[in-house]
Amino acid sequence: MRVAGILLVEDDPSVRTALELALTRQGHSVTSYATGEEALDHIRSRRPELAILDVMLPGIDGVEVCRRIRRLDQLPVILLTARGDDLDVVVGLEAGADDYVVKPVEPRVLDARIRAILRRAESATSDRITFGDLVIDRGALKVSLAGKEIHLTPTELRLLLELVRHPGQVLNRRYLLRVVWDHTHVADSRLVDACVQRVRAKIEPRPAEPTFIHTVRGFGYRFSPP
Amino acid sequence: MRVAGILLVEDDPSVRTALELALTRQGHSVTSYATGEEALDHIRSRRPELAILDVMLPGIDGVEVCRRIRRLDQLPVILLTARGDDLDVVVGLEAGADDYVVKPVEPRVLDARIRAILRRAESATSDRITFGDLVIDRGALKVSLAGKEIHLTPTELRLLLELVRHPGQVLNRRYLLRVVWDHTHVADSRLVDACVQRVRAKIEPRPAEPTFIHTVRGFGYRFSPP
DNA sequence: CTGACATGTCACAGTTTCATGACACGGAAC
DNA sequence: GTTCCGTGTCATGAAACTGTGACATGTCAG
Repeated sequence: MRVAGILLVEDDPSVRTALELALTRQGHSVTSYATGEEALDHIRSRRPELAILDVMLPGIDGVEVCRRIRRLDQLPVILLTARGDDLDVVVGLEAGADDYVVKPVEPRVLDARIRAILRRAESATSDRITFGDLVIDRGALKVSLAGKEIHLTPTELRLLLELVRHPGQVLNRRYLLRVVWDHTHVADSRLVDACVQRVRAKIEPRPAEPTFIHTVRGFGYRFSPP
Repeated sequence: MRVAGILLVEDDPSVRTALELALTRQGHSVTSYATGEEALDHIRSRRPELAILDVMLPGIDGVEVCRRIRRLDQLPVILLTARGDDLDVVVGLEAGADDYVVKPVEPRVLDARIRAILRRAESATSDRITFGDLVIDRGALKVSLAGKEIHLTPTELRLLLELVRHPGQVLNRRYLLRVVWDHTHVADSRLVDACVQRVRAKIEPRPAEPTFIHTVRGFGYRFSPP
């Protein structure tokens, strides 16, 4: 299941808690704030994947937050409001929001709308695979673990991608040498082992008990998600 | 104002006519059909920009039409229905629809939702994009940083546009050589690097720590906003 | 338990890759 | 012709990457 970093802005604590709980239950990772100012700060540093903004906020209102977000980038935005006035909807959407949802909203419906928007926002660019905490973006050539980006060197990345291309299958050293390295290497070196170890050191929480890259003694290595 | 080729599918002639008129008034170019079968034929040949599907249709219903569209391509879809059941909404969105609108709908609201979806669906092809301080106008072929126009040479501009066309994606040198230059160049030249440096010198506040064009060692370059 | 063998670990130097700035060349503008 | 601009190439140095081998540790069979 996809896990999205969702930014929630809602000033009413009880609604905020309820929504946060509901979204978390649906598998999203949520960070919430009570004001637009805090949210705008958050966006720069934390790069959420989608923002849900209540329209009625103290200080900067949701529509204005949306406008300011749009001035910065393409972050998908859902406006949330108690008022379902036609004019409000039009104004909200013209401010750059992707959707406009009227409270109270059934969690399943909100979730479905979130997914529809993320699907659209990401279909253009992303080519990701997720294994638990591990996210591998083959288009951006980025790997992250529990939301934290991890730097892999070119060879490490090629090795990981090759393993991931055959989840659950054991790949032997000779094969890996041929595919990941150029076939000009001797077969009996510790090269593959060393590289696997380097990848493990970066993506395994406990490298001694690997959860992703497993050693199959006598044969090679196998990638299989936890 | 944008003019979209909209495909409308609605079996009730009076509703169909009314919607067609309303959308046309908003500046859209509309083609309408009474059944899903006709619509699916239309899509293959006429390549509309967005489809609005009534859910209750004779023959194949709107949700199924939506599923079949999704199997073909990314065409944005709005489902339109008299029933606003939560379950219907979830099912509709999970079928791949981008939005789910309950009739009767105010034309201005429908128009705003259409525009919101087109904006998202076409943000990759729209004329003007903003990434923080950087504004790229693909129509006018102008680039500006913090409001100040920046002069890029033709090659530099083609390179930047190519990178921006795939935000977040790593593009390798061979690809860039083929697309930005004509493929008649040797693969191992530092030409791409040099051009990237030149673009960076113009659009990056601190070229040593780029915020837009990132080097991905061993692979190529990636454009991603700060 | 012990030996044989497979795999993990580590440090480091040679190599590769890239940023940077200088420069040469050709064409367009004047 | 001269000047200016755009573009491709190159040298240089810095930084990052990676293969290697020695050694440690783990695992299995007898």
